[in-house]
Amino acid sequence: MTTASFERPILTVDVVLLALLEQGRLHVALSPRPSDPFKGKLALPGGFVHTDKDRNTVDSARRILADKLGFAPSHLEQAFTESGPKRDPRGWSASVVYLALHPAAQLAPLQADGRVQLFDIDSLPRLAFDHLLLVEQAVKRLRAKAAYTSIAAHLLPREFTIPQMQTAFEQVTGQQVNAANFRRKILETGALKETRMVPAAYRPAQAYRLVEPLTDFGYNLF
Amino acid sequence: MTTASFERPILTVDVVLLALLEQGRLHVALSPRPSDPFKGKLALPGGFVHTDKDRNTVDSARRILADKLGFAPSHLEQAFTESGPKRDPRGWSASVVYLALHPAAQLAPLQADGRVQLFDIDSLPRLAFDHLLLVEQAVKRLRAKAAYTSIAAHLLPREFTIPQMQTAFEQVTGQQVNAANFRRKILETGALKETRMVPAAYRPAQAYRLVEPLTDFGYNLF
DNA sequence: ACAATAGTGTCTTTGAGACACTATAGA
DNA sequence: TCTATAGTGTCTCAAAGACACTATTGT
Repeated sequence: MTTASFERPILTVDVVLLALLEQGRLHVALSPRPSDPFKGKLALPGGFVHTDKDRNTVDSARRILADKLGFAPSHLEQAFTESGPKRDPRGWSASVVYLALHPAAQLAPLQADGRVQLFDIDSLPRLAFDHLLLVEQAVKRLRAKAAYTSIAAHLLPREFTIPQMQTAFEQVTGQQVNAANFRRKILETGALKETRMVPAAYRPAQAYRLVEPLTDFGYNLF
Repeated sequence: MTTASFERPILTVDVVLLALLEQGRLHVALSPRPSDPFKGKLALPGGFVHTDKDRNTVDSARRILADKLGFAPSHLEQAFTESGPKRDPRGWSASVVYLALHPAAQLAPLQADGRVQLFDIDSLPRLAFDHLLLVEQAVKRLRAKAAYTSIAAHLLPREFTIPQMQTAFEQVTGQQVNAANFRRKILETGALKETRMVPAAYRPAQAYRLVEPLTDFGYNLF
């Protein structure tokens, strides 16, 4: 290997933080960039990996969310790494993209005090860098995974009813499923643990919480 | 954001190149490192991203395989990115790991002239860096994907028979499947295109090739 | 009492898997 | 003609989906 005439690339982490707003549509968290490049343009929460503190890139993602938004998402997973010479005007860069999910309710305060803005993923404004592409790819991954795992439950409060979960599932995947069959399959997986009864619109409903890690359904739900 | 007292991390690409040897076991391509760190130790083909030539990290992966092994794999996909301060003694590093698959036959010459050594993934020697972990994770991903896509076909020659494909599938997943049902399901997907008849052990068999991109089965094959 | 949602029981239909069978070669 | 492998046809059974029904609340 010849010694090189190339610079070290930039390494960043970007987080595609998604929430399901009341109207039931997926929204992504964006904030205007505080500085150049793309000063003032909307962008994903992201930043450089801090080699002095971060033990790895998930750590970076958590630190960035804590610093910029002041909270820890209920689900965070690595999605993919995007790279190239042109995606950041500062130079050749690679960005490790994380997919984060969180209940919408807890995002409202952040939105109120202007730390983030939530945008419907189907009508995004122009974004800084290649962040539009990053959002699209992350959403695609969520939709795929929602079809055969309990991942969509992370968009709900920690306690939720089965009809709520079904709604979240349907809104993420865009597919309708039969309520009786959804209930049967999801309970069979053992992904849920009963908690308490909660008042619902009419008849009260049994609430559940996720029983730790992502469980997959028998296979696909449709 | 305070201006930072941290260095840019190292960015590398490592390739987990897998092949199915005649005996039917998965093997990974390794070579002794030509220089420090870990000089002489076995490692995955990998190297720095060259910001002067690579248009992205897949490009880096292809360049590395071309330079070090002199060939282009029949399948190459990004798997995940591993990172941390200790995995490379030169400093905080991130490695984008690619999964590559290739027919074993074409690897034999490289093995003959010493460019690579192929090791059974179930009895690996000590490896440089965290490469053992990288291999394990990449193999796990292959096994998962083999269950519901045609990915395992990339371990076969470009033209192959259905019984051959079944064998590859079974060796990768470790699951036995019924020949008649395997044939039916794989043909239903439209993943295969007939080519010509080839002599087999006794009755000659119809050969097929993959009809480009990864197709997924109805769902899981078992 | 009625409307609205939660939750159950059951029938039908589909598809996965088992398996017996036919087809075509080499020995 | 026998054996080994390629490839087909069909039956069974379990699971997915459809759907009618009961249960429990608010209004």
